[in-house]
Parts: sequence; structure tokens; C-alpha cells
Amino acid sequence: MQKPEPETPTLTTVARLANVSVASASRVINGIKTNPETLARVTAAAEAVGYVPNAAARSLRSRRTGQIAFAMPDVANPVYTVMVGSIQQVARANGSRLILHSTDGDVGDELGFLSDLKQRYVDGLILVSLEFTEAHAEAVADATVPVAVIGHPTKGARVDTVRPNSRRGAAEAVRHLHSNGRRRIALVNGPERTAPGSARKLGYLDALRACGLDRDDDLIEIAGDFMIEPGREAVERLLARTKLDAIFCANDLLALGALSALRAAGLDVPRDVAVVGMDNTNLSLVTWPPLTTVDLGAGERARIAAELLLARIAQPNRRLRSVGVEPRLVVRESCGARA
Amino acid sequence: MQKPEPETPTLTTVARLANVSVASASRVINGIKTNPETLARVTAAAEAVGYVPNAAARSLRSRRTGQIAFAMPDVANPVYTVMVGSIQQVARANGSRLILHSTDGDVGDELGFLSDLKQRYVDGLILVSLEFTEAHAEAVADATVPVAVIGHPTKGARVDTVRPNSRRGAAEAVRHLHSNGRRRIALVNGPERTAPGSARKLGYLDALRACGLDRDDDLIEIAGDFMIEPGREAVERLLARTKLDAIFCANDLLALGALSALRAAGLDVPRDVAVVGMDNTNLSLVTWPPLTTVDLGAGERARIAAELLLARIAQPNRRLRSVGVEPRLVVRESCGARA
DNA sequence: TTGTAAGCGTTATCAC
DNA sequence: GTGATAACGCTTACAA
Repeated sequence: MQKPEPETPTLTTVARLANVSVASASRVINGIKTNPETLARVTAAAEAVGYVPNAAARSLRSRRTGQIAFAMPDVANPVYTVMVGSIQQVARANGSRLILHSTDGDVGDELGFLSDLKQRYVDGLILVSLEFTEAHAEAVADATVPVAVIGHPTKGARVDTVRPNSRRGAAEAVRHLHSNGRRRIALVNGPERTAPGSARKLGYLDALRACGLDRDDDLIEIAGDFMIEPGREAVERLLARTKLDAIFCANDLLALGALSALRAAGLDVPRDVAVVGMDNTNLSLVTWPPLTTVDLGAGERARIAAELLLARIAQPNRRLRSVGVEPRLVVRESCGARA
Repeated sequence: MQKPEPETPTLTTVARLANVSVASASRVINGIKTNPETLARVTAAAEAVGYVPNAAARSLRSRRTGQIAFAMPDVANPVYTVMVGSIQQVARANGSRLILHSTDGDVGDELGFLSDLKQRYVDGLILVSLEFTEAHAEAVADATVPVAVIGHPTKGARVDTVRPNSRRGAAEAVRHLHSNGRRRIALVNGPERTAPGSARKLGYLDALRACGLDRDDDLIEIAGDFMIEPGREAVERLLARTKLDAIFCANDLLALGALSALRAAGLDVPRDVAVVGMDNTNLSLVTWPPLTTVDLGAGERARIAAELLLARIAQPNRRLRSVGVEPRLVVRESCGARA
């Protein structure tokens, strides 16, 4: 009962069947204006044999792959999931496919991926890098396809950029805590060598100054990573060494860890300790109590980055652009006023 | 200051520089055994000009793209995020790239994607379909590249398959509730036309029977989708019409919605109402109280699917395989014993 | 408007 | 082992 295995039809097959040249067939397939007569014949022939153009041949010749890539630190962090959704929408509207790559925040892996771009399997890349180095700038420079960065590239890097303003966002969060009567406000940060880590610390310090609070390094704790478990451990260390009535966490995952550590310590949120996170991920809605957090516009940043990238692919010499997206405090129950 | 734009080097460039034929250069690049002398020369030349093979040309000739695709219903559901991570590991170990596609559970979109496969931009597909129809089976049949399905394909579909056992998982969850003294156990299900929807309902009914509980359709509510908000609404409807002391939710997202509705109604979990979810997503750890749930082995299923797919790509005529993954109840605080 | 023909950059099949 | 050379399936000048 083995089927006679029909050869996959090529453009030549179609052309022959329609009694036209491959050139004409190609034109019809690509929607280039042609005589209605031949158009009909080619369309019919293509339909008849179930013709589908071969992607490799097409991109070899046209130098377009119809694919863009998105490289991010961590697929499991919902903030990037949101970005993926956003980018996929733009890509789909453009008829492009999306290639995903999770770098685990590893600089070496990022550089490797940038270098892979030279294979030209993709028309461009959207990169989220927590730690954009000079090496990144160089890798981008000889990448042969355009790169759009979400984050903070080094000065002079030839990339379109979408910048969050997490410094201001962090400051807003801390000021909010202060205005609710909190005075011992801790910072649970991720690694400070990263762009988010350094910006959020600066914002925290900005706000302390603005509120007339003294900086107390006992209130600053660094988690090994922007993730739940490190967040929990960081808060355990904090609780062991000092008193506090509020914690600003550098992202929502850290905040989830914080909530869990506080609960384990028998502390009530927000009565004893208020907590604020950052990113406004869907997780912040399902914690108990619901998490006050700072929305850095992940979906919007990703959408803009995708649009910038597609625009540059279409027009490689346009001026570089850099767009900022402003933060927005989202108040929920995790940081009510002091009892 | 415009650089003189060095042409992107091709294999010909390298061959000329190394004073060998393109054929030899190609062999070296592909690690085919050659005279150490020429090997050295080619390697040096390639290095010197920064040669990188062109993906399109390569796959046009070799009929391999080095890419696999993963199509799932919803990027935002953490259960699929876990799968993505798992698949990416296997793909990376194999030197393959991963293309992601979110179908929104839309059957039409799934069929469209299957049909796109004919463009051959990918060596194979891993598909999660909630509702695998005859049309899917046909689309797969003339797909020109292998497909592995996570879920329940129709009989006779020519695909490697990884099956969850959510029927048994659901039954286990409900039996657990019963053994904790619950007697009015509700089911919050997703659409029953889907495979998970129908399997989980069957499991629920199995367990009722096994525990000697009567079926009461007032205790069964269907959410419009396997998501948080529909889960919340479903529970509101339930509470409005009947008494209950436990809810089995067909996935974790529904359970999050349930927790939120119960809280809003002033009910304590687990004292008044116990809740069990399904999928053991990372969300189940961060709710309050932490969610008892059924692990259907998402990561493992995805890993196996990826391995089956790669094996078939390497060996298209091997026997079709179908692997089952068994569920595991994960007990947390959301369903303690009756007070 | 349509056809002819020249590649795009590789890999694979041959002789040598 | 190595080198010509013919594809792979398509797009695109250019000529008709």
C-alpha cells in the first residue's frame, strides 16, 4: 500500500504545466502584475500540483529569510513571555517567523548567538541583554544583519534601541513606600554589574535622598540572580541582621521570593512589611496579597523594538533611533499605609 | 569615514585564498577527513577572512535547515514555557535552532502552520494541539517533514506521540480531596471539546464513582478557556448556585482564578474550600496558600517529543512511537484535611 | 507582457 | 585525497 511518492513540485513543474516560462510563473507567485490569462493558468497549475515555494532557494536568491530572532535571558521569566507575544504579533503582521533563543543571561552565549547571525538564517535580531559590553558592540558591528536592543547598549553601538527607565521606576516605588509611612526601606537587588541592577540601585538611592532618608547599607541585599529562590534567600539574610518595614525588590520574581520568606518568618504583608516589585508580570496579580509593582512597559518595549527592527530591515540606512518607555507604578495590596 | 565594505566571504573566497578547490574547502568546513596539509591551509584561510557558511545555500543543497519548530496554544501559559525550555535544550545539543509559534489554540491557525511546513524552512515540528482533528491528520500526512505531537492525535495519524495521562491525574486529584474528607467536590473544566477538557472530566467522574459519590451536574462548571479570568468567573457561578467544599480545576490557571474568586467571597482556603490545580506550573508555588496540583510532566513530555522528532529526522522510516507520561500528585497547602 | 539565462553559495558526484 | 562540475529551486536583469 506504499503510495507512489509524488515528487515535490517546483516552480519548473508549475511552469511546464501552465505552458509558460519559470520567470512568468515566479512573477505570478510573487504577485507581480501579469496578463490575467497567464495569471489564471499559473494559479491553476500551482493549485493543481499543490505548489509551495522552497524557502531556502528563495532566500538564497533574494537574500531575505522572512525570519527574525529574539534572544532573551530567560524564557521562564514572564516578562519575556510578554515580549515574545508582542513580537510575534508584529512579526506575523509582517509575514515573518520568529526564532527564539534563551541565553540564560550568559554573555558568552549572547556573543556566540550574535556571531551565528553571520550565517544569515535570519533577517535581524531583537536582543535583550542584561550586560551589554564592548564585545557586544563589536559583535553587532560585524553582524551583517541589523540588531535592535531592548536595554542599554554601550555608547556608539550601531543599534536601534528601546530603553526602559527603571531608575525612575525604582525611585517612584521607593517614594511610594515612604509616602505610606515606611522608613526602614530595604532594597533586594539582582547582580549590580547588570544594567537593571545598577539602574535600580541608583533609583533606590535617588529616592532615599529625595525623601530625606539616610542610606543604610544593612538594608541593601544582593540576590545572585533575578529569580524567586535567590529573592527568598536575600530576604532571609536581611531579616537576620536588621529591622525593616518595607522591601523594594528589583523585579517581580525577587518579590515573590520575598513574600514567601516574610510569610515563613511570620510577618504580615503589608501590615509588618510592605513589598513592591517591578515588571508588572502576570504573577503580581496572583500573589497574596496582590503585589504592588512598577510596570516598565515590557509589551510596549518589545513591540517598538520589533517595529524598529522591521523598519531597518526594509531600509538599512535610516537614522538610528532610540526610544524610551516610561515606568508606571501599579498599586495593589502589598503595600498599604502603615497601620 | 565609510569603511570600504569588505564583501562577505564565500567558500570560493576561502578556496582561492587557500589555493584549493571549493570542493576541498567544503570538505574541511564540514569536517570530512582530508589531508592535514590542506586542512590547515583551509582552516587558516577561513579564519583569516572570517568565513561563515550561508545557511540558505547550505539547506538548499543539503535539504536540511537545522531548524525545528514548536507550535503551542499559548506562550503565556507557563506550562508551555517549561516545554520551550526543555525543547531548546535538546535542540541545542543537536545543533538545531528553535522556531516558536503560538496558535492561540485556533484550529485554523494550526492547520495553516502545518501547511506552511511545506516551505521546508524547518526540519520538523513539535505540535501541541488541544483539539487534534481529522484535518490535522491529513495536514500532517502531506507535510513533507515529520511531526511529533504532544497530546492525543486521531487514530492512524502518522506522527510520533507523547501522551499525558490527565484522566488518571484528574482522578487522583479528586480521590485525594475525598480522602481529606471533602464530599461536595466541584469541577472547573475548560472547553469539553478539547482533549484535555474531555479527559479531565472523565477522570473526575471516574473518581466520583470510585469514592461512591453521586454525580451532581450543579458541581460542574465550564470555563470558556483554560485561563485565569474564566476560572474566576466559573467559580463565581458555582458559588452562586450551590454549596461546595472543594474544587478540582482542570489546570493551574483556572485554579488561580478560583483562589481569587474564593478570597473575594470571603472563603478560606483550605478551611472552607480546598482547591487542586493541574500542571504543576511555577505559579502553583507562589499562590497563597501554595497550590496542590497534578504534575503531568510537561518538561519531560517536551523533552521526549523533541528526542522522538530528532530521531525521526535522522531516520525517516523508523517505526512510529507513542510514549505515555504518568501523572504525579503534588500536595501543598491548598487542600488540607477538613477542619 | 513574456522568455532567456545568469547566477545566489553550497554540497555531491564523479573522474583523476 | 582532490578538483571539475553539475545540480539545488528560485529571482531578476535583460532581451525579445
